[in-house]
Amino acid sequence: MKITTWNVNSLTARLQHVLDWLAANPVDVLCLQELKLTDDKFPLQALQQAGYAHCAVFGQKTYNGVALLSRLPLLDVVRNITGFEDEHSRVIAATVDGPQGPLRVINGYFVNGQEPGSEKFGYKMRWLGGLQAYVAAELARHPQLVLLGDFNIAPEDRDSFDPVGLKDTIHHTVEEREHFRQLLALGLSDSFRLFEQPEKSYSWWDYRMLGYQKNRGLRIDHILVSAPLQAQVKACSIDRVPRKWEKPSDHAPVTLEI
DNA sequence: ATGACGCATCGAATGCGA
Repeated sequence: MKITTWNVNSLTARLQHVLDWLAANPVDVLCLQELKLTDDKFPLQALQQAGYAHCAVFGQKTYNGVALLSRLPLLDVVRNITGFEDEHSRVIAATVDGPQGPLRVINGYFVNGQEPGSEKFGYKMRWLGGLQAYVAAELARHPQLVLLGDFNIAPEDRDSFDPVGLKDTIHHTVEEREHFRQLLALGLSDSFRLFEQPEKSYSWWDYRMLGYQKNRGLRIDHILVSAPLQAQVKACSIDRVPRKWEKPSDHAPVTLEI
């Protein structure tokens, strides 16, 4: 079974890329972020025709928005973080029938935070606190759980092209990294690091200044798995291919195989 | 220090991303 996370930076602008990528990579569940569209604009028909009969959407005008596209039924769909008031559409969760029973999938578009010390950074910290409590409660109910999405956190120095120059800037602060560590402390592991990976592996590259061509990137898109799931994980990899296409998303898809 | 690129918004310039 394969589950993928991909921040598409507007599903309207990226629909053909998504369809092309799925045709070449027919994963079981595709978790999207930054749809930048309202639910009524979600291209349900095109995705269903592509084999993704089960879609759950949590859209929003202009910004944010997340969705689950699945070949398997999506059960018990929950939008947003239970217990945390949020005006943004950032989280959608559902249960699928995994290889070894029910598998809870929590797909998140984490707050960017803009700049440490800013109001938006404060929102990021509060949001991460709310998420942590929510995931803890979900783990108690769902032993097999995956938390994935655009975390907007580079967990370690090796997840950044310039950890020295970007020290203490957004995605690199000790506060953000501490939140990431606390998510791991709930009993999750970073599936990408369960395997040998190429050095300088990133999942996002700036559109500007030839960021991709120079591999000036960050690894900020993650797939965390619970302990019962960890034993089943076969692979986790970043697919850089669609980042080379014309008018790409600035993020690459990341795929978990169990 | 600033902007660089891309997307969305109704119609141009701005907010936002990371």
